[in-house]
Amino acid sequence: MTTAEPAPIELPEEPTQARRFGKARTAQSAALLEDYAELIADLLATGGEARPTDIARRLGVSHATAIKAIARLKREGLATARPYRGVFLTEAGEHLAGRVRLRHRLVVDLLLAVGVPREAAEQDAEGIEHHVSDATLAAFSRFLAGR
Amino acid sequence: MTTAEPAPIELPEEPTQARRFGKARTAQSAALLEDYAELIADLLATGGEARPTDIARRLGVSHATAIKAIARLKREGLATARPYRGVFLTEAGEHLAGRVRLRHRLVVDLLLAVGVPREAAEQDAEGIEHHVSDATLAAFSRFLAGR
DNA sequence: ATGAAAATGTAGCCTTGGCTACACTTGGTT
DNA sequence: AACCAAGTGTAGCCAAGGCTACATTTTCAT
Repeated sequence: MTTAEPAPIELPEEPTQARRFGKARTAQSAALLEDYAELIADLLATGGEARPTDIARRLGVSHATAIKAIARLKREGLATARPYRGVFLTEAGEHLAGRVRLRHRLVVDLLLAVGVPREAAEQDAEGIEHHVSDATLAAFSRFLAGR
Repeated sequence: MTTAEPAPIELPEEPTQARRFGKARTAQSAALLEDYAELIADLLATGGEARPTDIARRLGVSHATAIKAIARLKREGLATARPYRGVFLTEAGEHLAGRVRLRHRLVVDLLLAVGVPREAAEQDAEGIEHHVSDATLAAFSRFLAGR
């Protein structure tokens, strides 16, 4: 048994399907941060300030939950906040929010374009957008442009 | 202050946006069960049996995680399983799997139809499908039929 | 200026969905 | 028949994202 090993190496072979599911799971983890970033940007742009309570109300969660999420945003370098002083986005946070907003618009527009009623489009986009890859987004954009 | 109350009742007014986010969050909880049900149906149909290890491998999680999820499926009345004996779907489970499979196909087809490359379509559909409402699904179906 | 209401923050608990480590069946070879 | 590998199951841990309850700080009207 020196050289004649049948080499049962069975290379890693992460099944494609497993990779897909794994990615979908990961995407879901980023989703929350994206929602918060987008909302904060929106509040900052329109109302001038983003307070935990407003964020919580808009998202339909308790203020405690919102504060925890904000802490996570800070940990990830997406936002800054001083006690009792409102939340702000860092450069990175702004960037993220911008991309998210664009993506959201594109998803809604595509849904509308294929005939989804407005209400459903707005509703479903909220969940769908977090799973749309760049390639898909590009395709959406192309489709909307050329018709 | 008997009749002249200015009625500051401020009816619940759950903000639309909050409702949307809430729904997206809830959908996510059902997603896992859907994936498992679909996969189990697939394994049962093709291989003849659905073992926890196979399920785990296909989903890219540890077998322990799969077993926990199977326990949840049982709790929800979607599957049955006796120790060391493989997993089976109940009537309800079959039903769910069927709907999920149909929806999955429809989502992939729509993505392809608007020009998303196959690989991205398969990938993104895995995440998107769980957030597609019936209304949207119907629209997809209509769109695919009439073109 | 002060006192109450609103906003904020903290603590502790729950469930989900992951994981690793360890124990126990099963079943196929030898 | 007995052994061992593969498959199963159990226990215990972790982080995320919810919640409620309680404490603290701001703010704003009087």
